[in-house]
Amino acid sequence: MEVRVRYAPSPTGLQHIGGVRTALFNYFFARANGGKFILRVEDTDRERYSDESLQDLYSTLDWLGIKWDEGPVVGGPHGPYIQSERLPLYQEYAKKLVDMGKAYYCYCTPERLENLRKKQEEEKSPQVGYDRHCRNLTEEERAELEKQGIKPVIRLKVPTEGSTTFHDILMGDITRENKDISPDPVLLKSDGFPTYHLANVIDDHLMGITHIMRAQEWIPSGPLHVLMYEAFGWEIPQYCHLPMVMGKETDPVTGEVHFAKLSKRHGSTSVRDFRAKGYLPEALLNYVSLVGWSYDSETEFFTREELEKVFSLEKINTAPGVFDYQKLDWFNGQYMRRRSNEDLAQLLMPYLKDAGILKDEDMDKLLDFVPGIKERITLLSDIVPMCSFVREYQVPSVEMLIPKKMDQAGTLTALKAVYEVVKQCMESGDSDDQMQQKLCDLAVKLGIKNAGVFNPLRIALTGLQVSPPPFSCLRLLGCEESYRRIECAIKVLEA
RNA sequence: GGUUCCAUCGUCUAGGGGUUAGGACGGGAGAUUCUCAGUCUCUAAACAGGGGUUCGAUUCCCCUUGGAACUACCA
Repeated sequence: MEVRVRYAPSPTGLQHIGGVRTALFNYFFARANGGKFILRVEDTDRERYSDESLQDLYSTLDWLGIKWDEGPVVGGPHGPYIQSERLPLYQEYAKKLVDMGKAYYCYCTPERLENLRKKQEEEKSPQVGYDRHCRNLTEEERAELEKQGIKPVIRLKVPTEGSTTFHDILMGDITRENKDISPDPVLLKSDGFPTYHLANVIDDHLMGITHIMRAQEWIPSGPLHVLMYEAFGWEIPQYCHLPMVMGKETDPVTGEVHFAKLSKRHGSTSVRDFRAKGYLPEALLNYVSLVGWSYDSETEFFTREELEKVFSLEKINTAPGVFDYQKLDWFNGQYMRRRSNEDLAQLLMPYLKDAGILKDEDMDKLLDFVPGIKERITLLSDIVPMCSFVREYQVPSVEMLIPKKMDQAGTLTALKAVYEVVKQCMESGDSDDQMQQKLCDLAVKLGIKNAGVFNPLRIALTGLQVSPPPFSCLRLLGCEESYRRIECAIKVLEA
């Protein structure tokens, strides 16, 4: 049978690491098994819905290079794939359940439910949740309530005895006493929209989903969903609950370490944030895939294409995993260095433009600059502080310009000589290597260390103690500005 | 509180009845280079505890402990 899996987010916020990890695992599983990856939008919460979230979903998957076989935009044989466009379907099936005596209308007001909850809390009642008040309403009572114009919800009649078991590919059998299952949860809201529980079961069935891969936070509602499949008389799909992605936080006062479901508290969680900070899609995809999954003890670099071949359920971990920002950074640096200079320059330019450091026509300069800084940045955005010297030049002090074990007079002599060499090299169009050689020769001639020629030059050009290599700076600044700055520094040393 | 799930270095993990328990990030040390990075080398660091089963358990079983998730007319 063909594998059919789905990613079914709700557009109520930006796509975050946890969600994307679920999407990735589903997608890879489908690809690795020659199956179909379906995208379904679960927009049944109209209070929290936002169009921005929906657009973010599309742009995030697009950025990561994840294409869905069926879903919004691309369509498919089981559409529509947006739940708000399937309302009649849910209503029909919910009624069917009522007709079968497996669900019932409930007329309880939100206020009554709220009071019930409060009471249960106060009494520390072991039984929490709905009290099944409307479960056994007579026809007359129902008619009376209808007449009052109360819009009812439909609740599932959860058995009060026995237990329900479902099988999880990773976890094995999971059993829950029916009395412990959420007491008669709402299936159809009073606004006619389904809740997650109803919509998800109906759609997964209708769309022929074979494997449900979702985060472990859904385990508690597994038996509930099974009850619904059974009520409808439908085949139960395979379940595979994915380990949660956690965040780590250290209490600033006590120093205690806490773990919890990854959230904004822990740092950036939305893919959009990572993207804006200058993470590369291949780095994020690679790292995220490794939280809760591994291939073997050695391999850690995977392209999307490789994961599409090599991904397997058996290698998924059962324990939750902590999202390690540092390791992501490391991956990003690695992938940064794997990109071509041209690619990188293209990716870097928007940051520099935003910062008002370069313009589009400076692309050649940037291209000259990239090789020198490629291994110095871990995020694309790192380029901005690294280039700020172009715009802001603080004339360096005498102390800054003088390298260790040298004096002012010696430095002055060196810098003057360096200036001559640099000028000559730039004018004759020497390569960095040639310039390097000539300056090293100069150092020998002057009887000083390499640092004695390179450091004053670099600091003269940037006004910074820490900066990119001098040749890169020279090229980024251009001859005119470079000469001006070197002359500035020479004046400082002459004073 | 109730229910369910989980448990190998600080973190991500490999392994699995007999191993010097392997790798990666991060940490520490050193080398290299014009600063900073980067790169290379070396290094410290783990089977939560207690019972079984077994000739032998980190590995299988049970308990304890610890952690997490769920407990909405949210998903």
